Amino acid sequence: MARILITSALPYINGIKHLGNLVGSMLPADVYARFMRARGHEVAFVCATDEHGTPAELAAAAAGQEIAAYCAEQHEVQKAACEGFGLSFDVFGRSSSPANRELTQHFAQRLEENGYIEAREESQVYSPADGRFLPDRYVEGTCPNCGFERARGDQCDNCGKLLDPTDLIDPYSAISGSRDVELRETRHLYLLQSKLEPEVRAWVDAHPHWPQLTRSIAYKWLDEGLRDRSITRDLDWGIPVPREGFEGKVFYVWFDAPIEYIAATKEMDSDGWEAWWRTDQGADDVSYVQFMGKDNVAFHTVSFPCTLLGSKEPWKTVDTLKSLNWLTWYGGKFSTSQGRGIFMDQALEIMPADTWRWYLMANAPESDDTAFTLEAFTGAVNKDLADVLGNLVNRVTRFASSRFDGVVPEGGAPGEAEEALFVELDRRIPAYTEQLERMEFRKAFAELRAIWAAGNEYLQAAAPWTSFKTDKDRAAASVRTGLNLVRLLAELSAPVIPFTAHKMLAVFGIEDAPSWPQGEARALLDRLPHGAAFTAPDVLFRKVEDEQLAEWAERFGAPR
RNA sequence: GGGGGCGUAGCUCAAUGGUUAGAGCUGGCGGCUCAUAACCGCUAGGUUGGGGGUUCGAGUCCCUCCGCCCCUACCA
Repeated sequence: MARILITSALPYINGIKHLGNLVGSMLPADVYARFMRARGHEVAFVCATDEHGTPAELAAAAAGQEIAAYCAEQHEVQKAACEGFGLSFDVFGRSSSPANRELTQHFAQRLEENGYIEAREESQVYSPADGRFLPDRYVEGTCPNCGFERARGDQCDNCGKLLDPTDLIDPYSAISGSRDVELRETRHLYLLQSKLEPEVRAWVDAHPHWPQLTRSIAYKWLDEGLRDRSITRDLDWGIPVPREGFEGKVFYVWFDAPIEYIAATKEMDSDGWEAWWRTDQGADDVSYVQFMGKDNVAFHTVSFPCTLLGSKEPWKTVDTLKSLNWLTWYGGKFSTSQGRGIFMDQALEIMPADTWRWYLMANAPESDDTAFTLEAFTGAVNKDLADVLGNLVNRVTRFASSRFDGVVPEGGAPGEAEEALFVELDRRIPAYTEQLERMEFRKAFAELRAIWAAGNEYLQAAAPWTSFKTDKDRAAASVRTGLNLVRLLAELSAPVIPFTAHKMLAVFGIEDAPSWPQGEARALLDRLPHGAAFTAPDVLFRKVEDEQLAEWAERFGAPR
């Protein structure tokens, strides 16, 4: 048994997440966590809401709420949506927690003691009308390069030129529109990443098995030379900087957010958390896997490691990164701010969690951005889930109920059709297992689908409805194999469709969390006690009708 | 501007430089009748974004052009 630490990128607090966010980190992490638990490993699956930063303050203001109350409420909203999707976090914490405050301040102190922190004076754009300093992107104005009038302070959206807020002509606040903006002096703490470059490079060098994309991003930052990075902000909401002269300032959200991975573990287990995170406290044998979107890779391969390595304390660092591309809404962007696409709460209103889980994971954006369309979703639900899997379970259990009195029949022995099934499963199950281990989700679930289809092929070949008329033992052996197959498929499918797997196991009164099938198909397909009663389940997946699809397309504004 | 990635069948995706570029869905044909008009089998479908090059051999390597995505350190 191994110990597996799994973190999902933290969903930001400013509103419920859409399907793209879900499949970008939380869902694949959940599938992996469930798979690893089923294999008998000890898993800590950690997630949390990321609650600090300017966008959170603005979202709270827009909602007319105090920031703390807003975050508390949105945390519960996101937590409920995650539960609805069956995301099996061992903890879903908050980056605003006392644990994170304590740890973030601890890291800052250690970094300072080690000479990696320096206070620097600088001037930033301040808006009296808003009563706040403005991050670069919240300053807008006319682009000096192309004349575009709504260029942002970090980059012009029209010509793409990278800008500094002071470059803008006629700058104004993007928040209030006020043109009364000025430069003010302020002091901030800088993390001297430049001094940590050798350590970080050596650490990256020590991980040659990271994906090509991950490594190239890390080396790009290293090769350009790590720049010192401001880790504090002039905001009210955040983790206070415990230093004289920094009253009213907080740590930068990107400094404290990854530390929440650790703090959330402490929220989960205030006594045992160090065994996951401190290599001197037992974490040296932990395997740590991070899931994130492609935009997040640099922060996980360079920035956060700077914090950990610079502390000179024995913190656990990531072993394996899984980064995903974007899910797109019909080829365009899902957008939280513009409400474009489908959001987690809406998704659960219209279809069960497992249908989304299956579609999203079987089509996960692993090698490139992938288009989500309602038509493809509907097709996957109807074909893969309703026809291939759901109908298989239905036809087996219904036939067994009507012909064999609702018990697992006795008699007969495996014949030609069964032997062929054994051979196929003994090839496919190890292949599927290996793809899951490698986190090659699309390939894994193509294999799982093929395993479902193998069940239908088997039934077609065995044709117990025919043999029942002439050779009841033959039919009994086939039906018994079919029923065992339902159980086996439940176990194999549980990481991706846990709710359905539970229903399939309940057919045989099995309530325990499924464990991963070990051994040969011949034995796996004869585990149910002969003569044991079972209960045929209701239809597992209802099909989506054309009218329903049209209604959804209308509701969500699907491009046509 | 710089760096990285991607572009393959109508759609979503595979393919250590090596036979005739493969799956699933969709379409067409046939079979079965246990089952949610489901299932099983067969089949159709390609100038691998354009052009050039290296090689005995290129979807794969090189150059170039086109298009899309990510990063570029104060959005997170």
